Amino acid sequence: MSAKPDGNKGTDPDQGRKVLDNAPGAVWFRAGKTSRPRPQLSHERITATAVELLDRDGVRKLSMRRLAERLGAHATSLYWHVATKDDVLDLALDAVFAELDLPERHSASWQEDIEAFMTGLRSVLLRHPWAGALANSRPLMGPNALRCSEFAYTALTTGGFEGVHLSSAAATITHFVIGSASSEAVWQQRSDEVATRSAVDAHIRAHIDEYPTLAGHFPLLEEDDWDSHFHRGMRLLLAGLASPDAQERS
Amino acid sequence: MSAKPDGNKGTDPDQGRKVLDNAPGAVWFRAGKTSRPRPQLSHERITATAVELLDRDGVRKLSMRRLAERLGAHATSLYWHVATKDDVLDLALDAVFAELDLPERHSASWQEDIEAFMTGLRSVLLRHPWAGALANSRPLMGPNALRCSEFAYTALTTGGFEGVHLSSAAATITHFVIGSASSEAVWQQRSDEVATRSAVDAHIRAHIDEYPTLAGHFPLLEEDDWDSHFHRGMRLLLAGLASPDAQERS
DNA sequence: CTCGTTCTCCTACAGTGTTGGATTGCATCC
DNA sequence: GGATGCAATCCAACACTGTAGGAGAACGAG
Repeated sequence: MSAKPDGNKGTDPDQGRKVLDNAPGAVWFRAGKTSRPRPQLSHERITATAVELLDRDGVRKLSMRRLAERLGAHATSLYWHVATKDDVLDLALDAVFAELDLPERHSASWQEDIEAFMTGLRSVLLRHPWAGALANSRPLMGPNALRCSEFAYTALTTGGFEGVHLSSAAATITHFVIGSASSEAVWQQRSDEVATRSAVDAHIRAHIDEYPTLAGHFPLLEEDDWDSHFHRGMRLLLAGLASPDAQERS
Repeated sequence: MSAKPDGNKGTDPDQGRKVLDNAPGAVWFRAGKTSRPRPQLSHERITATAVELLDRDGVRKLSMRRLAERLGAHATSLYWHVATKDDVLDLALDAVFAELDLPERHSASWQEDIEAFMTGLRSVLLRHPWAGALANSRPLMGPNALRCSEFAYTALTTGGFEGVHLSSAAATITHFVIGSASSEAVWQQRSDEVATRSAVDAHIRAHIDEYPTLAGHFPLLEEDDWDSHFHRGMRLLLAGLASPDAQERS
């Protein structure tokens, strides 16, 4: 029938299912009357598979067709559960925020809470290197992202922040974590490709007269001190939060 | 010959140029023997036009064909000057950094320099709303971006920062500016589309039991206080930079 | 004039997001 | 049982994308 060399993969899941269901003895595999073989696609499965593919191949290689193929379905079937590809990305991004498990009850010091929030958020963003850049290009309004924000807001509230100062402090914290995580992710996947680091170093040192200060301090990023790099920035932020200016003046 | 309805636009720039060049009296338009009518495409023109299109239609609508059409050329001609579309984006992004004009000589107080750097960078990023998100998804290694970094580095150096603390402070500053600018850009272009803000408010207030603190403080972003929002975060950062912890401890 | 260089164009390919309608599977009611 | 209705999937197609290979035009040099 279909002359197209459609089947790249030898496994056609649909046909396979049909044959199995109608074969003699297949009753035992059907697991009872009430089990419908149909609902293979669901919000959860789509989200989970999208995260899996994003982790493996990055955000540019994620297409509806690949996602559908991985799910054993066809691309257009996704559009029954999802309005557009952006929806998939939103779902996947929010699923990342779901991985950040925050303590039910806040600890004694709000600084510790904020620190736990920042390091935790950073680690889940590094676990999914595509997430950081994505979080900067769309509003974070998923339920899990809101839950994370709520945690930071309450922690800062017990720290004495109110009104506009509260939201400014929370935003500043989030921007730092997302920015540092995404830049770390970018640099690490670039250094995987080729010896980019040495090329960058050479380029900067070639124009050492234009960027004298930069040239002297840049190779520091070569060492794998991303962790301490992040912690220094975090302490800087916490020091700013501790200063009286942050809460008093307009 | 070509049955294809190829010519969507009535203006075929190539034919038009040919006719003009060979028409009688066209000498006056040719501006002398040495001027070649050929070099219409150049690095600078490509970059400038890309920025223009990005400003107008956003990053998703920028395609090589549209860019080429705007330049009066064909898409594949771009690939002589540019290896890939990412190159175009890199060039455009660096052109944005070029718009940030920094004082030749640093002012008396390094805090003022840093403040000027942050507000200036923010304003150019807001002038090109696509730039913020883009800056988070690729390394900033263009000459103009490096020049900006150099400025911040030297300012922080006179502020007493050295070695790892210097780069950490600079990175923290940059992450904040880029993050806040891109989130502002995202929210402003979303609020243009539909009445998203009220929808978001309603959604949060609907789950007010899950996000009690958030629900009370979120509508603050409805007011157009993005400027003061940014300035509060900036003061918070500057307070952190002023704290002794930032430079002393490891 | 020919040659080589530089730049632009044509053709083409594989792949993209997304739409409208046809088709299947299932539950329910007559 | 058969018919109806709904939910979910599939099929075919469209306009469009980034990009490769090579042909072709304009130019300067020999």
